[in-house]
Amino acid sequence: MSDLLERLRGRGWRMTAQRRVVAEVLDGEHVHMTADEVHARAVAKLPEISRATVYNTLGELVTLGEVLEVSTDRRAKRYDPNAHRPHHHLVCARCGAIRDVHPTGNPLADLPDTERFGFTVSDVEVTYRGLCPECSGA
Amino acid sequence: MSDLLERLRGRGWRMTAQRRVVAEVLDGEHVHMTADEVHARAVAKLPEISRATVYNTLGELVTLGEVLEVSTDRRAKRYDPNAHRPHHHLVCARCGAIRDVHPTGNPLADLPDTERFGFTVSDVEVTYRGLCPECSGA
DNA sequence: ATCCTACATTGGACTAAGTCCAAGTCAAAC
DNA sequence: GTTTGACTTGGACTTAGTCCAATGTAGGAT
Repeated sequence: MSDLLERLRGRGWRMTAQRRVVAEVLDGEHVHMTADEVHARAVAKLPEISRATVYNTLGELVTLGEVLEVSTDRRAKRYDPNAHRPHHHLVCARCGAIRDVHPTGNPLADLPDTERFGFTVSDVEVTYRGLCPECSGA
Repeated sequence: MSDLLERLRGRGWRMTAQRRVVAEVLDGEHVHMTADEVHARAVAKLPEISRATVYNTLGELVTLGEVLEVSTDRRAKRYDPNAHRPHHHLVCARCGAIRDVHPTGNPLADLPDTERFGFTVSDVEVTYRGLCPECSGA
């Protein structure tokens, strides 16, 4: 979405070819890519883009709240462009595939004060785990 | 708990000094240690124990279901010896500290079939994020 | 249109956390 | 006490990511 590019420009981003390409890649089919997958797709559009820039740009998008970082395990982090619609994740324990899901209920409300230990709780993240159709079929 | 040692023996574990030490370390004050912290404490009791063995043993304990692996981010995994009492986690976004928490409600029931995409869902993991008293105070 | 400069990009070296493996050791079944 | 297959070891290797000094450039000022 060029909305994204607009928003970024509005926030004072200097608009470089590299940043545009990374934003376009994330905007494509909405999947949960690793930084390396983003880099691979970016290279296809702009061969000289470096890994460091992809990491930088993804990091900036995350701090701006435009993209969500999902680290479900010790494998590579994945990036979720669907940051403006609240949701949770369903991940395949075997192959690492991720889907966005929308459970009912409000887990934040389910944590009583007595269970907060003085923390300032700002966010919940619910991760469902299981096997995707492909992996459970085999 | 020497219950742990009992259970492991019962499951056909060959009981070596190294494994005993790792089990003892986990059994100590119940905190969420990284593999390196476990190794450090283990070395104090058995100086010649190697990192590889600590990793192996932790991995085995996890597959046996005696210990829970918690990977909240791309930092080191943490190991939670409280595997037999179901619970979730509250983690400090700044320093990485973890506490066990017991929210009310049942998130597994909150994921409708239409949101399962053919996955065989076996587990939910709820992670509350925020700042611990120390980190929010400073 | 051109200049200027602060912000961006680059690639290569570096790091943290973990995995792998061939050789050596040892718990426990006999 | 032997035997033997499971366990341990340390060092090399991998993966995912961070850091940095040198270089390039977007976009405001002129």
